[in-house]
Amino acid sequence: MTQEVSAILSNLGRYLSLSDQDQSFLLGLEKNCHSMVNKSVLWQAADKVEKLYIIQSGWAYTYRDKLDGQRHIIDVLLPGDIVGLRDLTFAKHKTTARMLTRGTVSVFSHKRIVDIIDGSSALTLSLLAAIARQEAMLTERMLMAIHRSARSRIMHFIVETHIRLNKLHTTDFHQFYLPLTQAMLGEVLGLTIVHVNRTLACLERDGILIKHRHHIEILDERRLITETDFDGDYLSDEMDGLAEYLRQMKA
Amino acid sequence: MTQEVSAILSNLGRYLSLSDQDQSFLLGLEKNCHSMVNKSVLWQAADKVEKLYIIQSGWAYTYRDKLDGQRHIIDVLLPGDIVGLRDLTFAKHKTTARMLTRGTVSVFSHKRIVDIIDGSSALTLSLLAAIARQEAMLTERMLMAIHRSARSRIMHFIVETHIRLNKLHTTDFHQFYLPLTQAMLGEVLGLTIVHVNRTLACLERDGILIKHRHHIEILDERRLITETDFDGDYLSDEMDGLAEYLRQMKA
DNA sequence: CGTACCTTTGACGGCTGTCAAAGGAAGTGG
DNA sequence: CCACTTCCTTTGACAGCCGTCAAAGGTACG
Repeated sequence: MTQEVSAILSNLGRYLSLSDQDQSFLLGLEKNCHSMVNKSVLWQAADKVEKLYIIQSGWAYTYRDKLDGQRHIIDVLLPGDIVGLRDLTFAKHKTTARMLTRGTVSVFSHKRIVDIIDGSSALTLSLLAAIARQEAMLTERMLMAIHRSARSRIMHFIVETHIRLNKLHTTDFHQFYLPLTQAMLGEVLGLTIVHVNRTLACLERDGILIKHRHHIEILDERRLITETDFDGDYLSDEMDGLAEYLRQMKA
Repeated sequence: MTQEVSAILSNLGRYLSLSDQDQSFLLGLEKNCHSMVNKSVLWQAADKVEKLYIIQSGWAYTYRDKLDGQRHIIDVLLPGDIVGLRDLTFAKHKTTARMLTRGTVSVFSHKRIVDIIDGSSALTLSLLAAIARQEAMLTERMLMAIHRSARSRIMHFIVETHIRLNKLHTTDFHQFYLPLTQAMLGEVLGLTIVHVNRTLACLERDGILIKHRHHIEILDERRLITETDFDGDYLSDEMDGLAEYLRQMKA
């Protein structure tokens, strides 16, 4: 198993077991690897859709600029994630994508996706699963934005992010890396800096968590989970029916 | 061209030109066709994911129940739409799906999607495009929910829905069918009935639009478009790069 | 003709945004 | 190594959009 060393394999390998051929195809996508400084742009709004990126290390994000000068962060992307799937089937990007930290990313042409579709049902299905997980996070975020308070939303995002990090490598729950500023947290969740700050101060006073500059410290795990009423099904890697059917079909 | 008579063909045929074989496969999915009364359930939350539905006529919607008894409508689905794509790669449904009007739907096993993936690159790519359009609507709705007023959100939803209807059959802009109650509008947009009502009353006073029980009457098209600052790119059917590449590859 | 659903209206309160300003932390260049 | 700039965090006052609660008037369907 090369799962430990290949970012994309440990992502797409979560949903199905992949053949050696599939695995080497994925490894091929990781050849063209660049190291990026913080804030470097992967693409800009209105650019033609041409490239996809696999994050090897570091964090990235995609955002939209609003008319009034605000921006809204749509995706927060971690190592193993494919950046650009959202816009894949559109002619032009609607978002801009940037690194959120320094890191390394692999670049490949979006046409390779057609090769995947043409070449491997298992990979295609995995890709669908990855897209669906990303969509599910967005759905959840929308529901949170509409029905829950700033406090709930912040807690939810922190738990969700922790769970995602934990899938990459076991992460200490009580202390984990989170490179977003308060302003960015606001841009993800649709809150003003001022209100994010007030809410974080309140969470700290209540002994639930502390946001330090580059990491989160969880003080009361239980209250965090119960008060958010967190249900992580939408992050699940399972895909019973379809995976099974594909296996039978190939046998 | 059978585009006029097959709901699914006129949907998935938008993004790519499909071979005769692809077209007949899609027609095969529409054989098992049922007529449904208003409010009938297609699936419920926690059900195993097993079936997909193509709406032949009528409207449907998917929703989630919140703890406090509220519900949130996630997708509003029109003829030609495939109901269930959101949950396709998950083991269990998180949403419930119901008819919003009476209508007819075709039912097929979610496994047919694997057959599509295995059998036709063009269909698979079309499917990806359809999923991306649905995701784009959701993204837009999230941005609206976070940054825009109730007034903006309502206007945006009405314009978006009109554009979708217009892709099915030319629809008079000044008067079109919209079977959602004010309560449901609220459940889609994350607003209370009371506030939806107040806002609609205001839009009527301002001479912009009138929501009648089952249809919308547009009074001032220009103000509706400009005030919403509507940018419909996210509904675009174009998919230049990939479609072209697939064509070349097959040639 | 009655019942259930949908729409409408009013009063009140709170969460969150806006405006404004200052204090820390970090990185840069001389 | 220090001065300077830039970015990030923190705090206060105030306002408004929208939710909550409550009740009544319309409309459709059996």
